[in-house]
Parts: sequence; structure tokens; C-alpha cells
Amino acid sequence: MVTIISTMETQVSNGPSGTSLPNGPVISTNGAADDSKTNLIVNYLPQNMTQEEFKSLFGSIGEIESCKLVRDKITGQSLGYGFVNYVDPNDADKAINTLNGLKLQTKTIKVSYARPSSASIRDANLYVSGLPKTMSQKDMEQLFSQYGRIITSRILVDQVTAGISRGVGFIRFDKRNEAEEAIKGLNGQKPLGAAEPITVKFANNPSQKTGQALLTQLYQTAARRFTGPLHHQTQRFRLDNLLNASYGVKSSPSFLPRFSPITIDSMTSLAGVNLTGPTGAGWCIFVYNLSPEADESVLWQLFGPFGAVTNVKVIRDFTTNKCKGFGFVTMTNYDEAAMAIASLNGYRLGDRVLQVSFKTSKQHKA
DNA sequence: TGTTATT
Repeated sequence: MVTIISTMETQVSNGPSGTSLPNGPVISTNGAADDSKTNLIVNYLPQNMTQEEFKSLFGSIGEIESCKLVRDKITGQSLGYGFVNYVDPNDADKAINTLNGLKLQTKTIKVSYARPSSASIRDANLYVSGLPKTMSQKDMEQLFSQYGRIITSRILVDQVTAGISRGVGFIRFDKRNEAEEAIKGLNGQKPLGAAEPITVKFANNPSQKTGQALLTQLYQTAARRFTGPLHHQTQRFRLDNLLNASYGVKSSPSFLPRFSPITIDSMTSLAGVNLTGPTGAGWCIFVYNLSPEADESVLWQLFGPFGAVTNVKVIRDFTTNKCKGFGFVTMTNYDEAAMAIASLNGYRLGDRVLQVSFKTSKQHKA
């Protein structure tokens, strides 16, 4: 088990780059709207926080121009951060003062001004290993700060030994080229007084997940559904103005109860429903509640990690060419198909909860 | 030897 020494030490404030006009909006020198005083980035959000809860929390401060909880494009899972753009810069300031450092479940959220988006700030996160166990987060920052502006830093610690450094950490620089210089300057070098050299390299990009990683993630999500929330009810994130917020699931389409541990057997035993059995090349799987924008690639991405997929099809409206909400996947092996169904049925894809089952003879009726 | 900071 791993925990974090600190996520809050490095605070970032971006100097506004625009010009404030009397009684008017902030206008940047190039004429584009300048949101540097209203746009915030929120980090270390609880995994299970929904867009609605996110909006509700930050909307309690003041009027929101826009906000977005950033999610994985494929799985729809929260990436643990989001953006809030307020109408009034004063509300952005207030949000930082009142919500930064707020403890939500096991996380301590960080609220700060968002830096202007640009390619140069992407992929600037470094993975550092071989650090002396005695090196603190501050020591590490000091070592790296000669190469640029540090946005975040952390050292991983062992939880069972109550906070002993694992000699592994992360450093995020403001700019990618700063991170590159730090690698050049520090990789393979011994910090002052250290016995061993440290390794410094770019951290794995979480958006480039392997099939195996995606599969693991899907299994974990499935397991969570089957065992219920990880934490005690009272530890779960609550908002006073969200009296009956559900966790992740907005609606429960059709006959499937929320979080119900539906098994293949219970599905096949439903009255009047029979499996069609292997048809031609393999087992046909019915996927329901796809978005109108869904395409074949999402089906490949979802089912591919579970085994051999021979065919996918998204059913579209003839005139609009939009997905009609469902599709089919053919898998060669029963075991893999069954595992895919067990893992993906009830899975949240973006705002939607998928229903996944073997295609049955009566699926289209009722 | 592994968290989740750029819409």
C-alpha cells in the first residue's frame, strides 16, 4: 500500500497575463477572452466524484461559467481532476481560499489557478527512483528546482511502516523542456551525500494505458460494483444540497437494478429468455445504452482486453447515422465472452451505464 | 519501479 507524504506543499499561482479594463471583462492583449483570473484547476478529487457533485461543490461558491470533471475518453472514469471557470474572478479567488485543502474521503483536494493551456506544459511529469530514504519532499524539490518551476512534487511512502520513504517520487515541471533538462542533469547522478545514483525519467502517461492495464481497471471496477462502496457510508462524499446523489449512476435503465450483482446464470435464468448460443464464428454479445456518438472503435477497445473479438457493430439510424443506443460484439471463446459480460455489464461509460449480455432471442421484444 | 495537472 502506498500513501502520499504531501500533496499540498507546492502551491501555484499564475500571474494574470491580461489587462483589466474598468467596468469590463478582462481582455488579453491578443483580443481573446482571458480566463486566467476565473479559471481554476482542481486536483486530487475522489475517484467516485461525479460531474454533478463537482459542479455542485464549486457552484456553492458562485456562478459558474463552465466546469468539467476530466474523464478517461474510453472508460469514462474520472481522472481525478477538473476545471471550473467562474463568471466573477472574486468567486475564483474565494474558491481557492475556501476549498483548497478540503478533505474529501481519503483525498485532500487542491484548488489553484489553471495555467494557460499549451503543448509546452504537457508531459512534464517525471518519475524519480533510487532516492535516499532520508530525502524529504523539500529536499527533492530543492534538487530539481534548478531546472525550472516545479508544479507538484511527491514522495511515495510505505504505509505499513508509517511513512518511511520508498525512495520513489514524482516531479512535475511547468514546462516539458524543463523536465528534459532535469533528466539530462540528474539521471544517473548521486545527490550530495547519497550512496546510490538516482534514476530520473518521464513518468508513464496515464492516458496511454495498455490493454492489460485497462483490463485490470475494468476488473477493479467490476469488483467494486459487486462488493459495494469501498468506504463506510459516512466517509463517502456528501453535499448538503445534493440530498440523494447517487454514486456515478444517474439512471438505471431497464430491468437491471443498480449495482446488482447480476451473474451470467441469473441473466440466463430470467423467465422466457434463452441464449441464442454460439452463432457462426462465436458468441454474440448485446451491448445496450451506447451514446448516439458511439462508434465501432469503442466496442473494440472495451471488449478487446477480454479476448478474441471477431466482429463489432454499432446499430445506427439510417437517416441521422447516429447510434440507436446499442450494438453487438462477437467473441470467439465462451469464457472470455462471459468474463467480458460480467465485467462490462453495469459499467459506466461516460454518463451512461452499459447493459451487456449474451444476445437473446427475445432481446428486441418487450 | 509507479500518481494521476490542461479541457
